[in-house]
Amino acid sequence: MKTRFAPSPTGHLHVGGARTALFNWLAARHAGGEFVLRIEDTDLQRSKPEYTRDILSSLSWLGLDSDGEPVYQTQRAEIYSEYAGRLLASGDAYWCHCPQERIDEARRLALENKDKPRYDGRCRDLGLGPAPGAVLRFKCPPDGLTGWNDIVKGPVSFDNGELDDLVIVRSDGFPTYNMAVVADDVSMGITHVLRGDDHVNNTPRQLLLYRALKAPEPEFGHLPMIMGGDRKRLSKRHGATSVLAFREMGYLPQALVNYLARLGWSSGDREIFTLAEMTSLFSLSSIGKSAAVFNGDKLDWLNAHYIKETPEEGLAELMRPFLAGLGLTGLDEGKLQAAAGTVRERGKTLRELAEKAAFYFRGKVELDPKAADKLLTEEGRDILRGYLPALERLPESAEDFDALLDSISRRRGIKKGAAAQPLRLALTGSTASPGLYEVLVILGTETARRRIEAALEFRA
RNA sequence: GUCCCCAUCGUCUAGUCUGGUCCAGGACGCCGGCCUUUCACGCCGGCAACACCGGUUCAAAUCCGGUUGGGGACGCCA
Repeated sequence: MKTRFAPSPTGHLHVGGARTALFNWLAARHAGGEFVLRIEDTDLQRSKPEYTRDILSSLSWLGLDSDGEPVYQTQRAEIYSEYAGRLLASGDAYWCHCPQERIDEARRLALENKDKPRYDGRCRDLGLGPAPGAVLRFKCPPDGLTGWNDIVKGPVSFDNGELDDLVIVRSDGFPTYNMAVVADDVSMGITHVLRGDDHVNNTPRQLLLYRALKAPEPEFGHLPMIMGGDRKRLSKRHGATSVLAFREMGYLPQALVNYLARLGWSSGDREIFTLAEMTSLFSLSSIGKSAAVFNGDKLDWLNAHYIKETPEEGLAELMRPFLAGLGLTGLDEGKLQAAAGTVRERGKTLRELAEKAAFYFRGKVELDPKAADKLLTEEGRDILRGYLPALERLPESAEDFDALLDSISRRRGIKKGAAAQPLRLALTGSTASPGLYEVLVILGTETARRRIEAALEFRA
């Protein structure tokens, strides 16, 4: 088995493309076959090298390694002219001299009459030769059926009468998409073509090219689209869709890959898979055929899951860039790891974790004004003051600290929570934080004292 | 408009091929509870779906037909 992912570098790699890549990768790796990358950069106007770099780094971030160097279509001109030449020689293609304006006008008219726009075949039997501005068209059979057994959809077929004589070589000499894809897939020995649903209607045209070329046909599988909450095709309108944007938001590649895999594929009731587990469980026959809505909540849940599984050391390193984004750099490794351990179960993204851990590293904490208003009353300040002598030394253990809270709350006839909150606010600036004992250990007595004093001096 | 495809909880899905074990299972989210120094985590419980109509059959989420709804495609873009 040999599969390929063939993006065109006209934009960032988005989640739909990433899923296509993933399924191709899984199919190949499961079967012990090959997975190759082909950059379809024949659209000279819109293709940009920066997008190629974006695609490459997205795939490597996701862990989808390809075999061999990526192939670039712009470097394969000879191959395309060879295949086009074969079609011309066999009488399956012909030169068309129709002016662009006439074609455009015909399309406009057809659409106006609510017809399917199709080339009328004017040059088909004229036996024209090449000329400046001429294009090469494929001679589509006027009748009959072209069909295939789709890996995900089952039998699909089109009436050849629906197809027209498509352009295979443009007037600038470059092949069009359908020509290039077929020439590449044939010459690269691709056995399974897994691509988006939006290519279904290209398939009969490509099949006809394979047949005219007398080339072995690959298996085709068309993956259902990924849609936004409004059930429209996923696009920028739905917020972030590029793979790298998810990285910047603090998602782990394992989470995104796991989520994408479950969009259209399943293995019983199982939800959590590593790439390796998916690889062994993967099967083309268990790909679903209905479109799926991209739902960030489930991705968040998976991300939280993988964050919880990441050991402190690793998590600390992953959090660093996000902390740096908050202006916190050069952080002590031990302290960062300890901090990471305390926020690990309190956020869904690395970014959230960084935000929740930031208080450990700031010179002074900014008190949440609402909470300060509520907690730094006369009684609150009194409670806070009481911690000063008690915390000259670090409590021996979490139990020790708990005993301290117990005694304060009992003495004052308040709940433990009420005894803890003023301290929490002073130490962390917020009413929600990791356990106070952990916080104290990481901050140390000196910092704790300073923060308590700062809170005591706080004036709204 | 024409052609192609799709249709199970709000969402992702199992079950559909090989009808009965499904008054439909899991997960996310949501709601309630427990745990608890806060927030989380965790645990327990709950709400929630076979688009509709007809047919075949002793029996249909599962098979057939139609309707409706949704998506995609209709370029010298890929």
